[in-house]
Order: sequence, then C-alpha cells, then structure tokens
Amino acid sequence: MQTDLLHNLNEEQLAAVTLPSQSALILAGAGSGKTRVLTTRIAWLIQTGQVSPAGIMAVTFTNKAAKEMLTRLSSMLPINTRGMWIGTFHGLCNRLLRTHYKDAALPQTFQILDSQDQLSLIKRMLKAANVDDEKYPAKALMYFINNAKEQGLRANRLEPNDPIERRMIELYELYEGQCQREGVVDFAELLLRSYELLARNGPLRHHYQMRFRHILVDEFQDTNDLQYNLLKLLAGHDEEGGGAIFAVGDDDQSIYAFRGANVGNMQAFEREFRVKNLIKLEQNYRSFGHILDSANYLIANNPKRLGKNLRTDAGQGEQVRVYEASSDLEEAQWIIEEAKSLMGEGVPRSEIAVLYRSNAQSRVIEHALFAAGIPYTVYGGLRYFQRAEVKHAIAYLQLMDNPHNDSAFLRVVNFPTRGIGARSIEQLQMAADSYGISLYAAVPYMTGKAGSVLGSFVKLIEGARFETQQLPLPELVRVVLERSTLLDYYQKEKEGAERIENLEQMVNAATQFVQEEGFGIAAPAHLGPPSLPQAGEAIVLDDGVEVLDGGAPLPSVMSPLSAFLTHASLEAGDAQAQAGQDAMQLMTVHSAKGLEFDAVFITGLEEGLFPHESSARELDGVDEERRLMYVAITRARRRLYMSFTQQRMLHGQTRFNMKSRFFDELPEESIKWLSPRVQTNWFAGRKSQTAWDDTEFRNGTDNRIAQQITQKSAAGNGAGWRVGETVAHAKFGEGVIVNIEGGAGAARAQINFGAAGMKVLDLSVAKLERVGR
DNA sequence: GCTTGCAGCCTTTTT
DNA sequence: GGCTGCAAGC
Repeated sequence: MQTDLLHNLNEEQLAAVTLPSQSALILAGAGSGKTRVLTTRIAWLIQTGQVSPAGIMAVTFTNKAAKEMLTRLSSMLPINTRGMWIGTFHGLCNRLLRTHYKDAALPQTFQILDSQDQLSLIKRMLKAANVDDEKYPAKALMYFINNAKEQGLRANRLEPNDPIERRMIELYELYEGQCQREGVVDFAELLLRSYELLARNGPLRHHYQMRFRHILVDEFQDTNDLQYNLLKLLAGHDEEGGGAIFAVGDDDQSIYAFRGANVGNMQAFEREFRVKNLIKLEQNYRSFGHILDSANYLIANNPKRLGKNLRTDAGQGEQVRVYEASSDLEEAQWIIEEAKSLMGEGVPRSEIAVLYRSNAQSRVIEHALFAAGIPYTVYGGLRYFQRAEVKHAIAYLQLMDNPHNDSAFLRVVNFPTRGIGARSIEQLQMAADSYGISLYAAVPYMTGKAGSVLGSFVKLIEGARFETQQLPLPELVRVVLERSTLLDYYQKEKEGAERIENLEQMVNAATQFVQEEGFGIAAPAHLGPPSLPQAGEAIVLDDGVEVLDGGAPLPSVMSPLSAFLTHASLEAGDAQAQAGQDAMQLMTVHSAKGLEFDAVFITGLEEGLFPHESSARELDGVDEERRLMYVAITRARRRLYMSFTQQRMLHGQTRFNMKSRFFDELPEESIKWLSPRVQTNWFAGRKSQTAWDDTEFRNGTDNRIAQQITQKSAAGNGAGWRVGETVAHAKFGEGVIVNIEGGAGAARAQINFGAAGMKVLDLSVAKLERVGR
C-alpha cells in the first residue's frame, strides 16, 4: 500500500508531491486532483522520514475539507491522525489558544461566538450605550469590526477619517471590552489573538516554528490578509530556519473576495517566499472536452490571471445544452423534464445538480420538483447548531461552563418563561454595569421579588453543574435538557415535535463527539495517540512558566463540555442528515465549489442575476462573477445545461432581464441551443428579439446595461413614456426607462443611463427624446 | 407576557 | 414574495 503511494500520479502531480523542502505554489485547476496531491504530499513526507506527523500542519477552509484530508491520509498511512495539526484556520487557532490561554489573556473556558451571537452582542451593546441605531446599524458595526480584525488592526491602531468613523472605533473598543468581560471570542478574534500571541511571544513562536517544518495550505486563493500573515509568522518567514509552505490554490476559483479573501496573496507568496517551484496541474480528470472548452474560453476573458488551461483525455463528449425559457416557472418545468429524461437514462438523482446564483431562486424550482414528486435536497438551509431550540440548550451548557457569558444568560434566563421580565433584566443590567461585572455575577445584588426569581435561576444552573460533575458528556447533556425544562416546554408546543427531535439529537451529537475526539477513552487521553510522537512536550516561556505544546490532543487541554461547546460553534453541524436519500441536489454556485456531478444545470443566466447587478459596482466585480461561472461549469462531468428566462419574479417584482453576457464568451461549437427561436415581445415599440441572436448585443449602443426592466402598468403614466423605452437625455446620453412612478402629471421615471448611472427624473421637467429602434 | 400586525430587508458563505 | 424584528394591544 505504502509503496504504491506515488503510483497513480501523473507527471505534474508527481512533481508537486515530491518537491524538495522549500516553499512551493501549486496552481491546481478544477478537477486536477488537488486534494490527492495534498494528502499524498503529507504521506510522502512522513513515509520518507523527512518529517514526523507532529511536524506537519495542514490548513483548510472548511471542516468538510479537513475531514476529507484526514480520511484519505489514514487510508494511505498506518498512522493515527488524531492529534495531528490538520484542520481549519479557526480550529487550529482555537487549539493554540486553548493551550496557551493564559498567555493569550483569555479565561480557560473562553467561548466562541458565531456570527449570530456576535450580532446580538453588538445589538445589546449598542442599546445599552444608547447609540442611535439608525446612524450606527449593528450590522455595519459588525462588518467594520470584522474587517479591522481581518487586517490585524485593534481599535487603538485605527485612524478615523471622520466623526462617524471616530465613533465606530470607540464602539469597536467598547465591544472588545465587553467580549473580554464575558470571556467570549468571535471568529476573527480567534485568528487575531493567535497572531498576536505568536507575534509577541518569542519563545512560543520559535517553538512552533521549529515544530512545524511543513505547512500545507489548501484553497490558498481564499486566504485573507490576517491568515496570510499568520502563516508567515508560523513559517518563520522573517526569521532564520523557518519551515516550508506548500500552498495549493486556483486563482480562477477565487470567489470569496467579498468576504475579505485576497487572491493577491498568491502573488505575494510567490514573491515573498521566493518560490522557485510553481507547478501547474492542468490535467483534468472530471469533465469532457466541450465542458472544459467552455470553461477555458470563458475564463480567458479575465485579465490578471496567473494563467492556466485545463485539458482532458476524455474526448469531447456532449455539447453544452442551452435553453431559453419564457419565465422562471417555465424554466423550472424544463429542468424537470430534462432531469426526468436523465433519470430515465439511469443517472442517479444525487448526480443531478441544479445551481443558481442566489438562494431566492430556489423556491420556484423547489415548487416544481415538489409538484412533480421528485425528491430533492437544498443546501444552505439553517444548520443544526443554529436552530433556536438547539441554541437554547447550548446556552444552558455555556452558562454552566462560563457563567459570565451574558449572551447565553439573556437567551435563556427567561426561556422557558419563569417570570423574569424586561424590568428585572434592566435592573440587573444596571447593577452589572455599575460593578463592571457579568449579569450572572450581579444576581446576588438584586433584592425583592426579582432578586429571588433570578436567584433561583442561578441555583438551577449551579445545581445542574454540581449534579453533572462526574457524568460523561452525553449524560450531562441529557440532564440539562431535562432540568432546563426545555423538553417539557416543547412537549406542550403544538409544533414542538421536530424541536424535541433536534434536542434529543444533541445527546447523540455529544456521544459521537466524545468518541471521535477521544474523551473518556480507557487509555489516558493526555498521553496522545500511540503512533504519534509525544505531543505534550513542555515549553518554558519567558516568565519561566512551563506550558504544554499545543499539539496535545484536546482532552488534555479542555474539559469535554468546553470542547463540545467549541465544536458546536466552530462546526455548525453540516448534518444535512438526509443522507441516504437519493435526491436531486439544489444549491448556490458558491456552495457547489469543490463538488462534482454527472449532470449540472446552471440556471438564471441573466444580466443582473448572473453576473449579479451588485457586481457592477465593485472593482473587478464582474471578474469575480466570471470566476463563479467558471466554478459552476467545471462542476459537471458529462452533461451541462444552462438556462435563462425572459421574465422572472424576484423580490415581488417581475423583471425582464437580458441573457447573460457569459453566453458570448463560450465557444460556439461547444454549445447546442435547445429552444426554438422565441419571439420576445417585451413591449411595444421595441424590436422583437431572438434569444440567441447576438447581433443586437454586439451592435447595440450597449444593451447589456439595459437590463432589469421592471414591469409596471405604464399606460397613461407620464406623458406616454413606457417602461423599457430607450430615451436620450442631453447630459446623460442614452438610457432605458426602468420604472415609472407617480400618476399622470407628477410622474417620475427611473432611467438607467448606463455609464452615467441610474437617475430618477421628473418627466414634466426633464427633456427626453425617444430613440427609435 | 404573549399575540398580532406592519415596516423594512433582500448577493454570495464559512468559521 | 416571504422572512425578521419591533411596537402596539390584549
């Protein structure tokens, strides 16, 4: 088995896997065996004795990817992978901070806020500080804070440009204080704290630099600046004797710039680490020729690429089938017809995927599938650990582990109701504020009825904690579910059955967690898995304090409860649970990344939707949309469908979109148009247009901008102007009327002037001319 | 303290 | 169109 390690690799893959111990960049195209190269590289390094399992760190972006890597690795090598540093950025940072919590100035039981928690903490804070939430919306502040953190900036290092920003910075500072008091940490904080810990603590940094000789990074194009800097620190980039970084990525699949990912990190890495070996994996093992040609043609329209062309030995295969529907309903109907015939040809339902740009598009398709009685799964719904009832139960557990978590306190102090109203909480909040302590700690200062009711809540928590001290985690969870009366509460609810089920599922989740992480296994967990070199090596820090090396498995640094709570925040529980059911797959293009299917439908290929209208406003926005389209195309193995529609209901309005510009960027010979030449009588006065006849796109002034025409009954409105009509304005040039509002006489028109932007003009004042077409 | 109704929201997503 | 969050009313 082990000798076969390098057997089935192609030349490029082999070269990448067996590179010398230097930093390297692997440009891995879609379907080129990227994960395979990563895992084989790790196995090869270990097998050839270049490094021990403890000397490897491998970072991914999702838990799923990390799990996949671990599974494949253990099938390649007879080693116990538990305790190896393979995980997500956040997971590994958590591990580091748990081990060195004192040096990171965190309480031992610090808890992790997910985005929901973070937002509600900010809202609560803004309210308490009497901040005008019109002027400083919680979401905007959250965005501001996360953004700053992702650039490695604390409040005291930010320079305000205006009074608003000055206030934002103050609020950022206030937020940090609140988190510190509560002993909670948001996602970005996990990374920033880790970065600061290593940056400030020389011996600790040095220790990890010496330990991790090989750092492997998956999806490198998705790293943000903070992550990149953390990697630089760990690899000892500026210092002597640093380790090697093996970065794998694909600039063409960078689709997360909107959340801070910086593709530029790839070039920066190449430059800063003086990468000698840039290897391209261009052999594709997934798709047939016409599909790959389409992807290659399309992406060639992007400037600023590192450059790469996928090829296949599989032959041309079938052409890409394109369909123009008359409406979104009809588009859905067509998908079903085609899917049925695919199933008739023996394609399993789970091998048929329907992709769309935004979640809102799924509804119509779901309706149609439901009516047709075809089983389907929608990805991207509410995840297990985010469900309200589960969050409630988690909050009880959080309070037992860290009572100063105010968010958890507020969530359940009166749920199920126990007569603690808004007024009591207000008083409690005041007491807490005046002493600068948590709500929980402030309870003893309360008097009267409120005092006694709150007191009994505290007793409930303390009692549960005492009672469960010696119990294994799953038992503990069960006891808490009962003592909190959550189960009773939902038993009485009419619609509570599913919630009860979810709560009981928590006991199972705890059982599974304990098994997987090795809590409560007969052999003392702190000794680590047998095949791993002793990971709990002691490090002596500056202050003479000895700490364990962070490579120690979780059971030696955390209580089962703390660890379980961490797991709940870091791993939203992708328990889509419907596994086993053979169902068609519905998802956004974003969530399809990394997956593949025999047949793929890319739907809603319309200007304004895909590329999305908001992308026009962003720098290089359309390029990112094109990469998104590239990702979508390369999901398909054998058959690819694309569709667009003349008319679509979105946000309660009917929109008439042009077909996507991306169609113009595909190779003609790879495309097969399925729809007949449909006459599209959008509105009188406009030449009817054939769907795929490009001449109008190419010759028109710029019809691409003339999108999204909102249908309104324009008749009788504003001096006979019609929605959709092309007009000319002395200053703004040519534009298309997008909307008309107000009655006759006081009518205004919203007009898209393309380059000059969207304007609202008063029709009785503006001098407009009709442009005959 | 709970239910009801209305205004405002709406790109993509993981941790 | 449909969901969420908040305020008014019972």
